[in-house]
Amino acid sequence: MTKYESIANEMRRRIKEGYYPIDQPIPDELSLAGEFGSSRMTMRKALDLLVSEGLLFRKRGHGTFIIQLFKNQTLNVISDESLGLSNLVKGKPVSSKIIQFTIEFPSEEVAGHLAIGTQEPVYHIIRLRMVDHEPYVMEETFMPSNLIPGITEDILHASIYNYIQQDLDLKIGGAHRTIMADKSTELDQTYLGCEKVDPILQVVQVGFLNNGVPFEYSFSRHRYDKFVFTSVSVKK
Amino acid sequence: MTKYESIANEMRRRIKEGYYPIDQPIPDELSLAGEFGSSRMTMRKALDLLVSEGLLFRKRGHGTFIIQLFKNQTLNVISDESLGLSNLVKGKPVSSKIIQFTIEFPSEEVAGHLAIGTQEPVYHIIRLRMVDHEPYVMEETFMPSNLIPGITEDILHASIYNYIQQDLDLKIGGAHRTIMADKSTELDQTYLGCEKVDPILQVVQVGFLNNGVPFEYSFSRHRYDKFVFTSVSVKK
DNA sequence: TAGTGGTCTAGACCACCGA
DNA sequence: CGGTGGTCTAGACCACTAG
Repeated sequence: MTKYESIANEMRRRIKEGYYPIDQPIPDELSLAGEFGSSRMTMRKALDLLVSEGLLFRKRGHGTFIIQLFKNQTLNVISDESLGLSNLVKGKPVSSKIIQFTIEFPSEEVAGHLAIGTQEPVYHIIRLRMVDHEPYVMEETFMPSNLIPGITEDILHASIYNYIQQDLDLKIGGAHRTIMADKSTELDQTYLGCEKVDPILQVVQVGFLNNGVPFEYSFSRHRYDKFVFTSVSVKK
Repeated sequence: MTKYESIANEMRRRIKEGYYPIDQPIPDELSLAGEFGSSRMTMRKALDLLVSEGLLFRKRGHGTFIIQLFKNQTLNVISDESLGLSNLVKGKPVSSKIIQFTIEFPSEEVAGHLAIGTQEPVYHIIRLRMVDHEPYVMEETFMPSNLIPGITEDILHASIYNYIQQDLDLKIGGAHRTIMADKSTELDQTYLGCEKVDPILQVVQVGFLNNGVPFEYSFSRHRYDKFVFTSVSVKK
């Protein structure tokens, strides 16, 4: 735990508990730095975190203010920071039904997104992910088998992400995502149990490792009545 | 233009032009700082920008690497940084058909998201946004009329965002967004010209000003075949 | 061990804002 | 004008990784 993280935690707690009046600026950066025994730069770094979380906003020449939040979610939220279904629905049991698990040569399109050649084999995995034994997501994944060796059905029943991080000891760097709406296909209707007219929330994702190498090109098709995607953007 | 911004611009240019080998780390921060005549902290701030854009990634104890990007978009992209349709489809003519424009007292739900009381009047606006004279988005917007006074039909035909920023001289701070898929309603079918089975990509947005005050609660319903939403997330 | 990024300091000057 | 956040400096030490 770094100093700026622990300062940020304390400030987050204070803000959520109403320690600071909501209609006034919080104390200025130099005063806060003094209170926390840090330099101003470190204090700023802590506040930067809260700004990027959408909790605070700054106004040059005026001060730093609390943003009044909104929150009333009953749906599952795919935030722009979460990776992997297991982290998404903490506490609930996640299981998977394997619909397809093959190794094949990738198409031009798949190879392109994974930055490999079409001669380099990839896993082609289709899984139905279930939460609380209820179907939630249909997931089609392509992964280079040279990069992520040793995938088995056991792993697919659990979590690929845990395998990559814990067993292979690789580190995940992040992801590029595209979110779109789509019509449901027969596959969706069969496995997700949705009606013909039900739309699908699809997330196309290219995940890359710590070293910038793409390791995953995937299509996640979510029931439209069970998932939303959220995003906070703050202007500079 | 700050120093770190101009450094970031130069580095972005170099990376995109292949100035640095893609399979090696770029020069270390101290060397780059020397080359650009800046302190290491400033150099880091420039690189931070590129990391947050998904262009670079860092590996402690090893170096800073280039991420191989993917991009082949033919659709309109709602990025997690853009605000307002006008900025989204630059160059193309944007027009609006006004379907409803009233002032009313907000429901509990609307008042809650705008952080006002139910006695404080709001505009209730429904517009069909057109790009190149083709229907693209149905937009329902609630805005406190005390906060954003003087809205007229002329403004609605153009851009509310420009009015807020240029005429009222207010500054937009950012937005919280929720992206979801939905079935199309009769209204969608009538105005967007989509079929009954066509899904909708809906973006629910609470926009807030510079001072953290929410000014807009809106529902944008996009044709599923014309829009996607993108997001880049990078782990720390 | 040598080299990298991650954090932190104690200042400084500037840009913007309200009174 | 005084006070705020925005940027910038020239160092320092620590944590991690490779050879």
